[in-house]
Amino acid sequence: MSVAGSDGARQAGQQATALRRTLHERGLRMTPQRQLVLDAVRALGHATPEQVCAQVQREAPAVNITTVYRSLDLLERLGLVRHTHLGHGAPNYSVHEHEHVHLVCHGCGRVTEVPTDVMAPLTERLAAGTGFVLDVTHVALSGHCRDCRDTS
Amino acid sequence: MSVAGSDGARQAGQQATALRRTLHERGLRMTPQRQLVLDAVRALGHATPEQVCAQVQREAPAVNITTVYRSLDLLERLGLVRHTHLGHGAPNYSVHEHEHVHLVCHGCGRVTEVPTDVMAPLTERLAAGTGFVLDVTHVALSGHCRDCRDTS
DNA sequence: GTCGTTGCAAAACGTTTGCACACCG
DNA sequence: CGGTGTGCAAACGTTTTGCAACGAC
Repeated sequence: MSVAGSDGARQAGQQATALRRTLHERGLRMTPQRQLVLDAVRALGHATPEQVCAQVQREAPAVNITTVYRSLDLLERLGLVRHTHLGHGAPNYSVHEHEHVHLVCHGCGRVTEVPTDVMAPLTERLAAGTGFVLDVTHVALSGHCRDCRDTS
Repeated sequence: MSVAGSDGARQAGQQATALRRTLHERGLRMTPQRQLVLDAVRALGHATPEQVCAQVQREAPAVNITTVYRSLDLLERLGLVRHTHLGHGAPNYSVHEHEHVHLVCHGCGRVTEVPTDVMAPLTERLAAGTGFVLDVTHVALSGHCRDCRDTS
């Protein structure tokens, strides 16, 4: 089961030992599937489990979607990826590094990303008012984007 | 949150003609099922489609869940109810009148409501920065409530 | 009588589970 | 080798769809 194609090969290679170590620290095993799932999430930016699966299968067609679900779950517990609910349907996985807030447009369905610091005033206000510590990236905000706000 | 019982009956009666008129304006038909679904949402405050269905079936056991889904959809297009995604599983329907923002705690799963005006600074910032008009009530915010934030 | 609406059954969808086999360490 | 991880198939809960019968107007 070859792990990489052309482009992501080097990056994946660099990170491979990191993943292995993280797994071993917890008594878990390194497998090609886990690496492929992590690489796929990294390559896609955001993606549903199904999209991740498709990406993984470009390299290794035998990998089952069940394994993708299990790997995403595991990688999330390890803190390497996280998922966001964009409103309906399937959740959306992304690597943990680039934190951002998702804005989903109800008109055109497009997803925009904005830096998390736009949430700062809200976060502070909630913490002060109710003691609620906001997890800014977990759920998307919805509304209408500039292009759709007039036509609806 | 007490809207139920004999009180709800009178309120429902008052609104019955309103619903009928709203439907007729669009060439749609008034049916007992639609009234029951609207009444159920009103009585429950927030509820999943399944909970709405159960409530409706207390009055009319023959009503099918398919009809509940279709009615909720319709009532939403009419602007009478709206739904919110609390993060995972099923969406959550409520009557359109009481607007509030949902805070879902990842620790204990509890849902808190806060007034929509806590979102004002964010709304303004997004509108100014990206032209995105936020629909404040559609998606819940998640994080950890006062009781859970220390223990996680 | 028309045509929107309903109920039913079945499909679709996203996700999870049970189990035998594979393979990491 | 031992036990974790995988693939497969089948179950799962929720939502949608096709279609014939029903009933609002």
